Amino acid sequence: MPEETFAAATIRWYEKNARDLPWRAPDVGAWAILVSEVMLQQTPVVRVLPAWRAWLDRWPTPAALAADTSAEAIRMWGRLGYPRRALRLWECAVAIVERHGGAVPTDLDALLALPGVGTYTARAVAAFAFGQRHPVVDTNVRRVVARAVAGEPDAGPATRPADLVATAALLPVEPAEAAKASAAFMELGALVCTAQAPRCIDCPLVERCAWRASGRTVPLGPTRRPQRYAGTDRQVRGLLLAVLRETTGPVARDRLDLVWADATQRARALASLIDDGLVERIDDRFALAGEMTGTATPQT
DNA sequence: GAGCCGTGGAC
DNA sequence: TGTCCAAGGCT
Repeated sequence: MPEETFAAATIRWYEKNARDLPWRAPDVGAWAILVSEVMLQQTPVVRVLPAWRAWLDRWPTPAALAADTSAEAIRMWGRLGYPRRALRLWECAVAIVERHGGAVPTDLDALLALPGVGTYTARAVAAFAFGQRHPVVDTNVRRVVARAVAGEPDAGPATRPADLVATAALLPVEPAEAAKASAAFMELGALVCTAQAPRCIDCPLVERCAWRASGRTVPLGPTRRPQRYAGTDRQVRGLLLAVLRETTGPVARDRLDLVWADATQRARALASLIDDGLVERIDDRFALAGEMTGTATPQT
């Protein structure tokens, strides 16, 4: 009897230990899965759960979202963070309607061409929504593969082609099993093979983990310093956008002036929001982009 | 490819 | 208070 593969062992663990997340239910469609994947980009599951339900309750199809304004999408995004994702998701819905008749495309290249859909998300949708056999490589999978297979303490900072190749080599031949293996690797990285304090005692791969065998080496050299947040343009952007989210219609400039004392940084942050397409200027006032769509605008 | 882009919870 | 982190994408 051949030795159980990494995938088989992880799938067995997954069947018993996976979280009961609503976007994994069998009757969930591709749009709902796509929305979940975008929301989960850099945002924890517990915060995505209520936002995902509310979003799909309001916009159950790409066409429904595309028919609404980008401003409503940005507003509905609330405090999930990285609001450019909301704009991209709205643009994505528009593109799905325009290019694909309102149905989420099944082809990987067509998915990759959608706004806000990159290497990870395209493969996640192709695998989890359509059962295709693609390596789905996120930060969890990269960490699991780096440790268990390569024996390294952690993965590189971004997904590389080599990561896709290494993960593809682990996938079962049968597409549905391959998709399940990807979900299982992700879950293992999220629950057991965590960035900090991995729970190797609960790991189904511990017997054959290369990193474990090497004595759990510690990374060499200087670790990358995390990006700070307090006092940055990102914080100011967040404060500005919060005002616009909570207000319907344009806001006067002096109201935005209240959120941050430094006028230079404030102006820079506001300009970057406009540049990103999240905010629009109407005369000397400001609103979420698309706020005035469909509103009668007097022409001079 | 390094840096930028939000937010809130855990420690 | 400060650090680190959480299913990335884009330039």
